[in-house]
Amino acid sequence: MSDRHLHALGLTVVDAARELVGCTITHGETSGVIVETEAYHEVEPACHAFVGLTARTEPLFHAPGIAYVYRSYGVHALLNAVVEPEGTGAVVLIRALEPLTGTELMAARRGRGRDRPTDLCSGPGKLTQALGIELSLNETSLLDGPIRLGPPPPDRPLPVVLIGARIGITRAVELPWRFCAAGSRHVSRPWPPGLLAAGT
DNA sequence: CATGGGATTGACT
DNA sequence: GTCAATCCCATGC
Repeated sequence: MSDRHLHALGLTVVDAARELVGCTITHGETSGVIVETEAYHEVEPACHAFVGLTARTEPLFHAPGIAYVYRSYGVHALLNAVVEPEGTGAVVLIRALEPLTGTELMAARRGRGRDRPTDLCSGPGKLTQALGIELSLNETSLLDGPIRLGPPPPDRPLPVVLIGARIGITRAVELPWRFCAAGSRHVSRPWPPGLLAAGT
């Protein structure tokens, strides 16, 4: 459907993470196609919302459609889309984009030696740097706000989606809640053999 | 109020 | 392969 991104925001978080692969993210002149996501839900300990409602986790419990942006390792800003009804803590982490527009600006923000097309947005910290997304955009709307979640580009086929385990976490590592566009060279890491294709 | 741990990245051995 | 950077905030005293 042409409003795939809106549809996805109304799904449960694991389905939303899968459906958002292929949709677009835009901030200013820069934009890209989402090629990698992960789901996080309050019932499992890898999710920030697992600890309940705190100053940090409050955005996760909002109604769908806002950004949750937080600082990771004291260095990077990580972008999430809040999903599931108000009162439930659940987000989709945007882990990688295929750059679409504004690639020169992305390269300038990333810096020399980090400006290859496959290095611009191939990780959750890289893509926020490339798009200029900072902590001040926490809790802003992804439909009206500075960061826009949009439908897939109409001129290209929707990606086949591969499923795997989430990356970089120490708890609930077994959950297959990572989703990648098959064949994309813009993912944060190549997927291991044995990943499954997602049903649609 | 002090402490410790990250949903990462890039530089270096 | 190893490791430091660096800051927010949850937790515990």
